[in-house]
Amino acid sequence: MRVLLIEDDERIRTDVATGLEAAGYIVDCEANGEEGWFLGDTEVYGAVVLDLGLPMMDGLTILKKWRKAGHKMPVLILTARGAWNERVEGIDAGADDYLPKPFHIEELLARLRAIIRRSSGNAAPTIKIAETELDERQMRVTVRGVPINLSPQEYRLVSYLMLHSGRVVSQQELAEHLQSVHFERESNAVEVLVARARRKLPNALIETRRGFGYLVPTGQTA
Amino acid sequence: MRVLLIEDDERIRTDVATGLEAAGYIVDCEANGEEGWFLGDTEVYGAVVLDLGLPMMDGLTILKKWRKAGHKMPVLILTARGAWNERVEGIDAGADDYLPKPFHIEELLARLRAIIRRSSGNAAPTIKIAETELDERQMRVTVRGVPINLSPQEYRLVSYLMLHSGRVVSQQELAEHLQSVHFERESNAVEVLVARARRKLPNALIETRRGFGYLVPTGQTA
DNA sequence: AAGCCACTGTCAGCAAGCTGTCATTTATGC
DNA sequence: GCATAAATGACAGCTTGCTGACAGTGGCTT
Repeated sequence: MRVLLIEDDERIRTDVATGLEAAGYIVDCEANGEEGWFLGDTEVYGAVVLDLGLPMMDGLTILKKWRKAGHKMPVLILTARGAWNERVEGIDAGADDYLPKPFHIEELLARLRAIIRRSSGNAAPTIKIAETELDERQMRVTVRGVPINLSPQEYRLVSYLMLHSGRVVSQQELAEHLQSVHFERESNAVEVLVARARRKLPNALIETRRGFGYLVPTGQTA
Repeated sequence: MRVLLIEDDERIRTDVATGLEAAGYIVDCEANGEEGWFLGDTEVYGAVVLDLGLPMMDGLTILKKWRKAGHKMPVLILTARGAWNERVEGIDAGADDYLPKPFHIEELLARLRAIIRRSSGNAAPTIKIAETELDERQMRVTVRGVPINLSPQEYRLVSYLMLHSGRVVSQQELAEHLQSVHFERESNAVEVLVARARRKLPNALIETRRGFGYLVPTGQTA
């Protein structure tokens, strides 16, 4: 599951990002409001954590613009303690929940899970490629209905490829999204990971484009 | 996908070009504004990365002239950080997005993907010449729907020729774009490559213009 | 504390097939 | 018909990705 985090406070941003990543999410961070709006407008996210007081473009404005453009991903708003008016405005603008600062990261995770679960009525929760199905909500991959036991890295790899199916993804890009701290050209970590994932999945799922990267053929969202 | 990069700063230009090529784009580089405008006016590009401060002709002027002439390719503008007036002018002039300097190459790639996706209306950007079809997202060439197994160099050759269809492309130009590390003196590497590609494709696709280069007849974008 | 286990990155070896070169043949334009 | 450009087939060196083995790490159990 990809999550967009928009928060200008350096400390909160890194803390939350760390917590989200520890919980298995793939996180895109942004401090600037307008940049954040752009990302949410153009990339596909399973959920957004949105601060209200932002440089360049206010959180509420961002949210309104997204909703106006038809984006339906669940949004969790971070507000200052006791700022009731902000919360009301946030809900009006299309927020799914709010969380007053300061908060424990566990509470953020719980609320995020909640709004993702709730919103799954709207969005298509799974992606199916041939016999392989990706359920982002459960963070699980099934083949012909049988759950596959993937390690965290393997799951990230497969979900990233399936979310970008129909496009060749370079090893470089994969390595960046797998948050592999060390990745120099001398490492074949991605290749090893692909091999391990393939051993657990249908062979046809991940194609190799020698010299370019990997490709999962196009499928339809279920 | 062919991308035109117009940027006068030597360092930024080479960095961005390298990044774009690593991401699989075919890149035409230009430092001079007027040359850049000419290329964008006469060749077909999937997208343009355009710096504003340029010698000979300003980026905004270039963009306005293109739009006036009816060119609709998506344009990503590079601006100095915080130069708000430039950004507004850029959008008014017909830019699809802007990116403040300095930036990470990954961000440029993300934004470029975004504006390309937006401008193509999510449609698969393929080029079809007779029975041969080029899918740049999948980096695959199909003939009557049957996928052709091309080596990296062969794919680059064929995609370059198909993207430049209707124009004679010299061996010199091809060799430069194939990034052949060893491309010195009288090598017939290009000829060999063409022969190998032809063996896998319909014979009529690549015509020889003796003494000038190669030509793929014009087709329509699907 | 010790041991077990799953996960992840590294390494070396391997097979496939890609790439450039060369020698030779074929095609083309004058 | 000649000169030259282009095509072809063979080949050697090398790149790329795959694989199995292994070790470090960290969590969990006993």
